[in-house]
Amino acid sequence: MTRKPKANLEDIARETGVSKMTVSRVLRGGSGFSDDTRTRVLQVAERLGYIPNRLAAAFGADQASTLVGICVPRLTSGLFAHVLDGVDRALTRLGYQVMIGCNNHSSEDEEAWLRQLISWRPAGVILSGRHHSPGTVDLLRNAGMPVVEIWELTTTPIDMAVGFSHFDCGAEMGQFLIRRGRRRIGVVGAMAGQDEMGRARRDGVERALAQAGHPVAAAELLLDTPGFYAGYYGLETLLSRAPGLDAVYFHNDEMAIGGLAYAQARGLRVPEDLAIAGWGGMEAASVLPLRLTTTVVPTTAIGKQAAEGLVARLRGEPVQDVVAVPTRLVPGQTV
Amino acid sequence: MTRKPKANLEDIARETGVSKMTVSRVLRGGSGFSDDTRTRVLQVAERLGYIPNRLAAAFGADQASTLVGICVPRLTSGLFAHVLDGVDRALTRLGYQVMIGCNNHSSEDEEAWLRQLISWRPAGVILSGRHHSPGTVDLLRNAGMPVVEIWELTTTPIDMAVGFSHFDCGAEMGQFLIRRGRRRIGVVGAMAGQDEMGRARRDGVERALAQAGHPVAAAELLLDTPGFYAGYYGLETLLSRAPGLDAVYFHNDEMAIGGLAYAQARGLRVPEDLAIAGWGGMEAASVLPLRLTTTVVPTTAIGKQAAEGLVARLRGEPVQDVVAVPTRLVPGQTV
DNA sequence: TGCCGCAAGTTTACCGGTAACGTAGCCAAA
DNA sequence: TTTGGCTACGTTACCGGTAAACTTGCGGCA
Repeated sequence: MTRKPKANLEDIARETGVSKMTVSRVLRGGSGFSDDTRTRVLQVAERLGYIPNRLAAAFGADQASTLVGICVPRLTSGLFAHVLDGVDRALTRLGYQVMIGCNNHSSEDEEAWLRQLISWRPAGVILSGRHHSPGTVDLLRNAGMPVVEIWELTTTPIDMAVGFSHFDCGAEMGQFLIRRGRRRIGVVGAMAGQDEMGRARRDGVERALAQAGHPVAAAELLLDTPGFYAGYYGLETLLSRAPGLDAVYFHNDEMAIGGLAYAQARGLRVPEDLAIAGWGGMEAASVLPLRLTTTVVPTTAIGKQAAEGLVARLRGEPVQDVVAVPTRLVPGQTV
Repeated sequence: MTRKPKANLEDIARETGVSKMTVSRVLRGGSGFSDDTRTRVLQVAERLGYIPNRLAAAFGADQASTLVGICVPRLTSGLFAHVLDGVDRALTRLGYQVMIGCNNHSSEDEEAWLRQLISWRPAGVILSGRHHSPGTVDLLRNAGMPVVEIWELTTTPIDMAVGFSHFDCGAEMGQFLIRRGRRRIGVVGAMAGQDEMGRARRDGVERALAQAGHPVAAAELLLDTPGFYAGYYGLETLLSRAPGLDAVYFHNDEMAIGGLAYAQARGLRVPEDLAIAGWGGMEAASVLPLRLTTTVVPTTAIGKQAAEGLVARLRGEPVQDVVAVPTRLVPGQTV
């Protein structure tokens, strides 16, 4: 194993007969050299198979990093995968590299990851959610780099924020269920006590229903990660405890689809006997035999805007601190 | 914006009254210092909020990088999300950081990403697939770092490989369909000409069917990314061209579920009129009203093993070059 | 008493790139 | 002829950590 790539600036300089600095300027596309020099340097670089050393660049000139970190609650969620994709595409296009992290809905994990990230002296960081440990906030304030908080909106961002209100998503769906004549409405949640944003949606639906005079009839709060199984068994448990519900609001679409599967397995007619509402807008939701009633979230756009905002700030361009992206309640066939 | 974290080794050294080098040894947990010195150094480091500079460490001692790159074909695929999760968990636990990339099923994109990655002088890299551009192979050979090729198995890895045979997946499902009495079998593919591994599965099923004397009756090869919609419309197109099929093998589970939705929308009985087979083993497949017949792939395990193999090699431990992970054909209710 | 060996440090020399600054050569305007 | 400005470079210092070599103090032992 021959560590260390063969060529560095000095090798090119020696071979070309100019100084290191001239080579550096040519390769970074600056100015202060003749066309002839440029051509010769590029030829030699090509011939020696030169690969720049960003480690040295970022280290020496301590503002030149092109590294951006992004931390999401779970990597296996389809929604966050799209956020990640939006971030990655935008940053790649702009010449940045992406370091990922997963906080498992835990502030401590987030802080631990952030500490590792900062040890690489990145150009900026994208976090999910608006609740962070005091240590995290401290680290970020001292690091003095752009920070974008995504997913859940906050009006007082550490630096910038791109997202929407989970509470409003829940409230809107609650009002919708009421308008459609539902009165005995249940809720199936997941990751009890861990997912702040899922809780915000439940709070939203609770508030809306209470205000309409038909408070939540029953709630089943699972500890599991929100998946199809959890939705299936969550609804089973909920209905066994509270038969006669006429609607259920699920933590997300995956669980709602699982719930739908259970309802059908039990011979319940959807939406006549039971209405089912999800959240998130996963693609599967719209090709089911029954199109799911859900709230569509612009995942990729959030990632893209977070990345672009971060880079704009790095470049000193004017940036909007808080960007609210619109979510859309899509009435399907399950309510 | 106050770039640059406050404290470095020298600050701690000055404050503690020892040399930089002693501080370095204490913080990295070496030896050659008294307990008293250790305690004082740690206290001062804590007080000054010291955060190590991995940039400097990796730069100065060019084997100290804890950066690992992983490149997958698509970030939005549920399967790769699980691979990524497996990689991330394992590497985080082992003290490494993860840089991601997405090659969009294109060798050029992969090479471009790899070039960026190498400019960070990473400790190792994980790539998907076994087909790479000559430039990629060159870069990897010169970089002299561990390389793991995942997902599609190869017997001649650049360095290491963890995966399975896509061809065999297809062949196994082909034989299964034949055993279940299917004779007019169609195929719906996606990402025509781009996804080598999807093609390998199609090749596998074709071979199996041909050997059984009932070659593929019709194939619809879409250009789209493999999702629910593509499955829905892919089956529609296929059946309009080749009515009377009694089974269809889909590119993956998402498409199979889309196809299932179409079949039900058309009033086709599954599996009586039409059998549907998927590939991948997404969770949704097993809670549908009809459990999907599919091949389950150990995604997370692949990521985990790739990461652990890479680190083992970095540590100079003995490693198995080629690890074949088992896939499992799960007979559901759709065949 | 003198020597040895070890623990506990210190000193020095880098790593590869970039910023800041220096300078030689040339041309044009004064 | 001098001066000033510009182009096209060269030189130096430095970033923060680490490896390796070197030093110092001290206890043990012949």
